[in-house]
Amino acid sequence: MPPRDQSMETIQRELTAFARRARATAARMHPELSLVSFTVLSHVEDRPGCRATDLAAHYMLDKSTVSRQIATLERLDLVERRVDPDDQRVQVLHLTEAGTATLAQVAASRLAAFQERLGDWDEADLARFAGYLLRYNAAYEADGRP
Amino acid sequence: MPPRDQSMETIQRELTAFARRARATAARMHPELSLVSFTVLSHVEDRPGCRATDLAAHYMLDKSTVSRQIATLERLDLVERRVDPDDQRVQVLHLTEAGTATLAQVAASRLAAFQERLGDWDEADLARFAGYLLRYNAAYEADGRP
DNA sequence: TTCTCTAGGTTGTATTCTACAACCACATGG
DNA sequence: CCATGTGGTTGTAGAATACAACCTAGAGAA
Repeated sequence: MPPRDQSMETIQRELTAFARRARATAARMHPELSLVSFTVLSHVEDRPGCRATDLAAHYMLDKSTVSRQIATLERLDLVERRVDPDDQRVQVLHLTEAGTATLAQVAASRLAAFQERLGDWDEADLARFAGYLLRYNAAYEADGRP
Repeated sequence: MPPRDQSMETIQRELTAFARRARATAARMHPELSLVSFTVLSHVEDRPGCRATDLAAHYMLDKSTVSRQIATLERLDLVERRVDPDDQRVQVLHLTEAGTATLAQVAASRLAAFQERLGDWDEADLARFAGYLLRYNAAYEADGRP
């Protein structure tokens, strides 16, 4: 097998290994905030006033899934839905104080976990790894999302 | 934020993005073989004669989960369970012909998908990316699996 | 040998995430 | 003013998973 294929197979295998573990690990670390909830919360923090449809498109989730996720987060008082005055169909999303706090806390603990795993990497490697992941995910998004 | 932290945050974010998509993508690409089934099948191919408990330990899954997964794969005639003659409690796992064939086909199509996304990477980058993922996952395994 | 404890697996039950389909409310362009 | 489209919710169903209770078989102790 040519080295290209070898590398690709490794990438495939290792990314898959990561994906397999991610959900369970996230759940174990933060029983209060699933991986998806965390992602949604982060997204809302980044783009206050975004809509459920944006989230669905961005994460390739069904709108019903997003709707329920948001409903849960609202029940937990982590996000707020406000009707958009410009379009009564739309509900714009904002973090509550509790949402901001919870997100900060979980983000910190996630970062700490990553830091433990990546602590002994030198800076150049970290930067390159980050770059590769960005590039990979960008290619993924560009795809017809297969 | 120091560049180290910046890189770590990117790595965290992008790995998470990948993980979020992986299951759905796998399901869309191969309705006949979920991500977990694929993983189990690969494992059995790599280590013919392994036991359900091995799988559970390796993938941090409950033994009941593995039991049902294997039951499903057996129903689909992709794996075989044989009682270990040395220990009647144990069932050793082997791929069937159909299992081998299906796995090969799905693996090829997965590889093709990766190749499409990684096709324009140069060989050195691929090798480095693969190396980083291996290193990251190794650190993960070494962890107390937090 | 027999009894107890442990390990491998299965089954019952409940939860969570997810998709698909049907639906409602509002908006927008003829 | 109506037809069509968009944002969102609800009903329903399926998959993956965990936990707990259980069964069977091996292993070691009394």
